[in-house]
Amino acid sequence: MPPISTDALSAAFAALADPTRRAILARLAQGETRVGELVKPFAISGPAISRHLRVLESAHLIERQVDAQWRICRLHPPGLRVANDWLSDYRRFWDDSLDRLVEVLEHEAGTATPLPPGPAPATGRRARLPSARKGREPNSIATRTNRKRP
Amino acid sequence: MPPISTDALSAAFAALADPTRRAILARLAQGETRVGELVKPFAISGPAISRHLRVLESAHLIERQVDAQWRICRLHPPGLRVANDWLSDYRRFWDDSLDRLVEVLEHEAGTATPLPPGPAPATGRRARLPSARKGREPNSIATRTNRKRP
DNA sequence: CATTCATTTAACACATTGGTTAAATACTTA
DNA sequence: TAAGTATTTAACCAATGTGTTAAATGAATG
Repeated sequence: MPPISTDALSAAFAALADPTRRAILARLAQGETRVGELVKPFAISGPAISRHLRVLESAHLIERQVDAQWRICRLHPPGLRVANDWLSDYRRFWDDSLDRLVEVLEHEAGTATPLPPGPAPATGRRARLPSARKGREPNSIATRTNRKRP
Repeated sequence: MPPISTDALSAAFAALADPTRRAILARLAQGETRVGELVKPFAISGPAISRHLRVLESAHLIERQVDAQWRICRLHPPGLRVANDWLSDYRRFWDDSLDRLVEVLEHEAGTATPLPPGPAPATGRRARLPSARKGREPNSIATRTNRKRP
């Protein structure tokens, strides 16, 4: 049976999985352009780029504006954000600097320095999951043998 | 001609594009387990999961440790990080809180409060790209017509 | 109004993916 | 050593993805 779900997240990641499409996004990060400009840097045909753009658009990563015979393409940030937000949930597995940053903010909260407006930073200690790395960083897999079944 | 490049980033995003694989990663975020445990929640066969795991492993998103007849699977944070880091480059397009955060740190840098160890926050003003959103949030595309060619 | 430019759609080829079931492999236990 | 458990590999199939070239569409220009 084929997979039924093509949710937003799957579409976004699938769109990002192609280097040509990532290059297109990188180009659009410098500013919006017409399709013709997006074709130039690549060795592939116009129709191929057109389809990449359709994939990016239906993944909500870009949007297209019709301007006479041109289609102006630009980034659509919310689409990129959903992918980023999903990955952010895993940040605690590799990044400790956030903890340090929050320490700064917590220290600030205790002084007279006012915080800028916006969402208040969380104050509670973030939980370290049981299996989260504790000073171990294995790149190769050790083979454990001769263990009895529990 | 088929695409030649299967760089790390493409492999990571392609692996993340499947909801089953994301569910596996979510499960592993709670702690490492054997393959058998990963099969249970899904309606698909063991071999299917085995292949998903192979995809995740060759994308460097998980690692497997041989333990007798079991394969212990766990997250491989650096792999997730490369995907996150790529997306982070686009954060400025949707997120303003980073700017506010850096303002706090910059303010701190001017006082006696010492910063915690780690990568120093950038001090320069971040550039706002020409096309970056200025209070506009269109979900539909307006049609611009009857414009002369420049 | 015919031509040209920008882009998309159509039709095709071929590789990859994701599922299946059956068989192979590897290890533990009786 | 035989039997059982855990997992992977093999062979197959349907669906999807990515490229191509040729044709269609839509708008501006001469």
